[in-house]
Order: sequence, then C-alpha cells, then structure tokens
Amino acid sequence: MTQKDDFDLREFLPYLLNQAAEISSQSFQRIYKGRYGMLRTEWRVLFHLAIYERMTAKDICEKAIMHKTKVSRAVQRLEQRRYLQRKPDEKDRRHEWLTLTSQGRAVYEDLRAHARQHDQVLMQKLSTEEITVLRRVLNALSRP
Amino acid sequence: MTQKDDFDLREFLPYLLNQAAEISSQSFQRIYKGRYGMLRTEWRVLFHLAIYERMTAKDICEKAIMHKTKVSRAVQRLEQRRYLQRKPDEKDRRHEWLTLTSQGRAVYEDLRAHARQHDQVLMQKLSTEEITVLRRVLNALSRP
DNA sequence: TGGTAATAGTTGAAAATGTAACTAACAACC
DNA sequence: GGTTGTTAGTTACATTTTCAACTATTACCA
Repeated sequence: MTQKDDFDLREFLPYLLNQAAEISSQSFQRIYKGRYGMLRTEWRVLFHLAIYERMTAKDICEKAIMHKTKVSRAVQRLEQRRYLQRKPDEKDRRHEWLTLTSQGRAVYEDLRAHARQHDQVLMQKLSTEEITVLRRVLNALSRP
Repeated sequence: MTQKDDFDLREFLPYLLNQAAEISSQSFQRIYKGRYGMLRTEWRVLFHLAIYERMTAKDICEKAIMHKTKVSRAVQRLEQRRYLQRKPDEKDRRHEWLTLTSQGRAVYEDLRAHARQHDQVLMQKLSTEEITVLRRVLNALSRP
C-alpha cells in the first residue's frame, strides 16, 4: 500500500471538506442523538427556528440549504415531540409559520451549550488566525 | 424572520464544514454519477485504490474513514462493473487484496481530470494563502 | 492441543434520503 | 369567471445508509 499517483486526495477540496465535516460532526452527533434521539436535519431546523424565531419551511430550506422534503420530515418529527408549532398564514394559507414551543427552546438551549463547548474543543486545534480564515473561506465556499 | 439569538450558526464549525462540503461536492457528484452512475462511496474507494494500488478493505476503511459496510458494498459494486479485482491473501485468508483493473484505472483517470478541474474552479474563489491555510486546517480537523 | 477471543468481511432488516409525482392554495391572464 | 401556471408543502417509492448479527479465519493462551 504505497502511494503511486501524483494526484493527492488530501488536496482535493471536496474530499477534505467532507472528511473534516464528518469527523467534526461526530461528537456533536453523539450529543443530540444520545440526549434527544435527534437527526442532523432536526437539530438544524431546531437551531434555525431558535435563532430566527419564526420561519416557514421555505425559509429554512433557503437558509440551511436543505431540500424541502428533508425539512418537511424534520418539521414533522419535531412537531410530534412538541418542540415546535405550526400556524397557517391567514393571508396565504399555503404558508405555515413555524415557532418553537418552550420545550423546544429548552432543548435548543441545552444543545447550544454543548455546541459552544464542542466548538471550543475543535478550535483548540487551530490558531486564532486560522479560525478567522477558515470561517471566511467556508462561508465563501458555501455559496454555490 | 429576524435574528434574535446571539449564537451564530455561521460560526459553528461542524455546520459550516458540512455546508461547504455539501455544496462543493455537488458539482463533482454530477460528474461521477452522470458519467458512470457511481456513488460517493464508490469514487472514494476507486480513488484510494488508484493511488495506493493495492489495499484491503480494512486499509480503505482507515484511510478514507468509512464504515466497513460502506466499503464492502462499494467494493461489490465496483467489482460487478469490472473496475476492480479481489485476491485473497495466501498467508491470511481473512484478507482480500483489491486492485483496479485497467478498466477501473481508465475510469479513474477520467474522473481525476475532472476532479482537478473541479478543484480549480473552487480555488478560484480563494487566495493562494487561503488555500494553503484551508488545506492545513482541514487536515488537522480530519484527525479525530 | 483445544477453547475462547479477536479480526476481516458480509448480510438482512430498519432507518434515512433522494426523486418525482402529487395536493392545495393562490396568481395572472384572457 | 374559468383556464393555466406557480408556489408551499406532503407523500410514495426507490435507493442508500446504518446497525446488529453473522460467517470464516486466525491469534492467544491455559
């Protein structure tokens, strides 16, 4: 198993990004999955609702860059667990406004604390300058 | 939909990394999926075999940080398409040595060219210094 | 030796995701 | 007003992934 080719996978950005994303997500996953049996799609929706307070599924799709069926199913599960409520828009009943319940907000606050802590650990591997560059670059790459 | 919370998702590394990984993978996916009907797991295995020439499934699991069932199934499909060959180890018949066929290598070479091109496009969004930092940082974050 | 433990890899069922077709509500145009 | 087109969101079905149990082979050690 010796390297032969001159193409280095460790320089191919989509590969590297996936690898880093995968690894860095794992310990946080243990938390939301272990404590609340949640999926990645679900914590994402939960966090968006906590931060923006009031959104439609469409809004979430756009902000979180998630497909509408993923959002739809995450919303269903969060509703079943009473983490959020739906209210149809009066003017346009195609829209549904989503808000967290107090229970959902409590879950968010718990997870947020863990998220912060988790981020601290990750950032310990990096210098302040690297963190700044990394965030800027990742934001740039996230726009298609 | 106005922001309220002081926690900024756009600074949470696992989130940012996932977003960037997702976006940056999409256009490459169109290539390996469109041209060869391959899955992400499959091109990864293919690339590893092309680069290291001769590996066991276990080796691939470790290098690519993939679960053994993913690797097992990717190998099966690559074998069906005659992209790789298996040879049991003589000394320890639990191991199977995997190598690409010439057909598999041809597919690799085609995809590699596209990968390079794809990487060029991504990197156009970044400065040389940012690229250096990004690669270093992603490698650091990829070690658990 | 022989019996237990460990390892490489596979398989089947359940869970999650992707894709496309669908419903319901509204818009726009004649 | 009625037809056609659009939009928000859901559902059904096929494809993938995950998880746990399984086989086959080798290692360890009393």
